[in-house]
Amino acid sequence: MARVAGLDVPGIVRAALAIADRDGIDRLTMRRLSIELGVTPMATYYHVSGKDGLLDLVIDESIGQLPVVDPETDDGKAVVEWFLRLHKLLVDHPALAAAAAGRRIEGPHAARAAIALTRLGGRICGSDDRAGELVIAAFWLTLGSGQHRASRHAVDLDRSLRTEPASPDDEVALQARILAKSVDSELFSRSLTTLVTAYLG
Amino acid sequence: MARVAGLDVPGIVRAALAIADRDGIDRLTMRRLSIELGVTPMATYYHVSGKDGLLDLVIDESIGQLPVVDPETDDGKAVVEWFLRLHKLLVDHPALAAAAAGRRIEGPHAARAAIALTRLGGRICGSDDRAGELVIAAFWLTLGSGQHRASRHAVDLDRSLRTEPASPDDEVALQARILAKSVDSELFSRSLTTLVTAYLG
DNA sequence: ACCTGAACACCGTTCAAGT
DNA sequence: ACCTGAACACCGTTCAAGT
Repeated sequence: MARVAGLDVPGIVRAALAIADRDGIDRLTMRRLSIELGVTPMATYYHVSGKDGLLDLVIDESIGQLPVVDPETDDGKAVVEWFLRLHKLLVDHPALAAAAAGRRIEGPHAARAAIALTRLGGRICGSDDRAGELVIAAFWLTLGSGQHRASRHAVDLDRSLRTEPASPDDEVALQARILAKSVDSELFSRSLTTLVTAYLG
Repeated sequence: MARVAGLDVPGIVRAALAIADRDGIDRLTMRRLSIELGVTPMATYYHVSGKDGLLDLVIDESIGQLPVVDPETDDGKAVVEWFLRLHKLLVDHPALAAAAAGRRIEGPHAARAAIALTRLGGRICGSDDRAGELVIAAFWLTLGSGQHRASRHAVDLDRSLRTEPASPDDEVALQARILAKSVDSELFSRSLTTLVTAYLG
């Protein structure tokens, strides 16, 4: 109260996500953010520790918006569904996937989700260690797919047909098929299901 | 020939990788690179298209140093081994993993490797499409694990024990076990094998 | 408590000029 | 062909000061 500009953390995070979605993660800078918020570049530093801290907040708040897995379910499908939701989040917000790259994801919301998923998986397969493995591996697969997908955001797929003009026609065709697959969400869904099924039986 | 400073692309790529390994990917800048090479900031721009192009080169050249999968093998283990090598590359050079984040990886070396892997997988399981799926999924898993690992490079694991002081002891212990697992290369190896086996039978 | 102002030490890149 | 010099339009962040 007695706020000069009315800044608060939720508002800052919202504005940051809006910029990242609109202009891409590269264009999310502390200075642009301050302009968007109508304040001086240094005003935001009073509320967040810096750019790194801000990105951690943006990621964890986004994960926090996913519904927590129901701990009463005894169906492995709940695990698949949670990661499908996370994947959808990354696909809908490519900037989020890009921001998550090379960043420790262990905010409170992420930790809570990981614990709930491990508990659920542990009850199904009888081993917390095995369930922990699954959760980590599924996380890797989801992040990898989401980042790959984000990187291909708005890329002309046709261009890839002309990258290796010297190679035989069937090589070009095979390469094009590989690239086309990588933007296929069905493929992620299938490989995730395959992984989860292999772990939970 | 008649070179003033003797710059060439391989030398630039080597110097870039050296800086990234030594000081981290954040500290790899065009200006630092030029100092390391003993030239003006703009000299490198004559040889590479810019920072993005340089990073693409660094990644593809690194992948090019991995042994190509033997196309005569009929054993699915060759696929697992190739991705284990890629994973080791990312673990040994955390900066590479970080640089690969959010970047299209489709340089000539990467494309060649993907084609060889898909061919091999296709012969084993009888379907090029299915093999293509496997290669993409394995790539996601490997990148996800490598980036996760790179992000935890030089992080004090003990710190994570104190992030949620309000939670019950068993929650803390479970979270610590989850985090410990994520830096375990054996876990990556097992989940990769699980995925490949599920696809190639 | 919350924000401003000015400054520091950097960036990537363009463009024109040198040899 | 290969590189330099100067400049432009930015960055993240510190630090002291205002209200």
